[in-house]
Parts: sequence; structure tokens; C-alpha cells
Amino acid sequence: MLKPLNPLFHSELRLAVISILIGVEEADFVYIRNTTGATAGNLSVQIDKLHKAGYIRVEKGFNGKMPRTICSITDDGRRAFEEYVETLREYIKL
Amino acid sequence: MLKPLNPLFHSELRLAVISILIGVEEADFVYIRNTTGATAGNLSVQIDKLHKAGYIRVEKGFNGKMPRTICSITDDGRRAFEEYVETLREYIKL
DNA sequence: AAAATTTGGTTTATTTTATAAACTTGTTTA
DNA sequence: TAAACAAGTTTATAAAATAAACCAAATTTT
Repeated sequence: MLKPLNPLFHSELRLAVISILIGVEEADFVYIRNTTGATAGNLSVQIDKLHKAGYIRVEKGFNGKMPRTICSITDDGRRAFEEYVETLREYIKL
Repeated sequence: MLKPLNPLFHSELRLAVISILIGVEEADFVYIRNTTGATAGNLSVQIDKLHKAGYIRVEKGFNGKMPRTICSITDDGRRAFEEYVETLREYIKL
């Protein structure tokens, strides 16, 4: 019997966000929005979900005078994501 | 920029269904229900979506007197699924 | 130096999707 | 022959994704 897929990762946009954060130290809101092509609203909501789950860190600061939101993956997030990927592999077994 | 994920495959239950069908000649409704653990209603809906998309074949017959629904993946389905998996790999790149 | 526009978001509303509950048709079994 | 069961389908509800509307501050335009 297949294990359930962590629904927090099994979403196109959240998966794209994690895909970015997994490979870098940190990334800001605008960069993530640009590289995913998501709307700001959608991205804001999905980042919030990942944050509330403890999978990413979200730090609000300023770049000069402009607001800047920096995201990074947490250890918990990394662990949970790896587990998700392993589970996923059982589905796609390829 | 990441390619979009075919939403017909990017669903836990439909993914589980395809995961079963990819490895066998055919499988019937009850078998799929048992091995996925899905409710009959949910399964019926998801099978219908895959069928309407042309990704699976659905043949209704009888096993003695009892109705029997047999499913199998189509060539189109196989192709589309492989493409989905390739796209997915770009997200999880691991 | 106001007014208009842009930036970097958040909040709320709408649409879509997934899931469960209820129902149908026919079959066994008590 | 009535109750329980099997194999699904249909419809209603819950949850999720997405978009639209909004806000505050900064920048640019006239």
C-alpha cells in the first residue's frame, strides 16, 4: 500500500518554491516570483503555508528603503522534502 | 522557468492509479480500490477523469453476474505520464 | 511639489479540485 | 422474501489553488 504524499509539497507552486530553496542559501520574494512566474498573491499564500508548517524561514527586512522578504529552507523542511521525494518515487517507480 | 505539471497526473489518487496500471496489462476497479485504499466514489470520479483525458481504457463487463470494470493504460496515457515524470524530475532534481 | 506610477507585498473572493456521503442496481444469503 | 452485500455512480461538501482587489511606501513624471 502506497504511503500518502505530504500535501504541503504536493502542489505545483509550493514544489517550485522548494525546488528553488533547496539549492540555495536563501532567495527573496521577488526572485521566487520571477523564476516561478507565479502571481504575488498566490506566492504569498503558498509561502505562508510552508512557513506555518515550519518548512521554511521567512525574514522581513529592507533593501535600502524597499521591503524585502527573504526565504530559506529549514532543516525540518529539508528532511520532510526528502521524505516526500522518496514516497513520490514509489509512485513513479522509474 | 519550470514547465507546468500535467494536473491530471499531479493528484495523489490518480497518480496511484497510474502507478498500478503502468506495471500491468490491466486491473479491475475492485483491485485498484483495494490496493489504493480509496473510497469507491472517489475512485470512480478519478478514473473517469483519466478516461475522459484518453489516458486509460475502461471496459465494463461481468464476472459471472457481477459487474466488473477493467482499466488499462493507453499509449497516450503512457506517453503523457512519462512526460509528467520528466517534468517532475526537474522540480525534485534529486 | 503634486499627481501618477511602480514596487513589494497582503487580504479576500472566486474557481477548481478532491473527497465523502448518499444513492442505485442488482445479487446473495438467512 | 426481506435483509445484507457488491460494484459502482451521482451529488454534495470540504479543501485547495488561484486571481482579483487592495494597501503602504517609494519612485518617477509633469
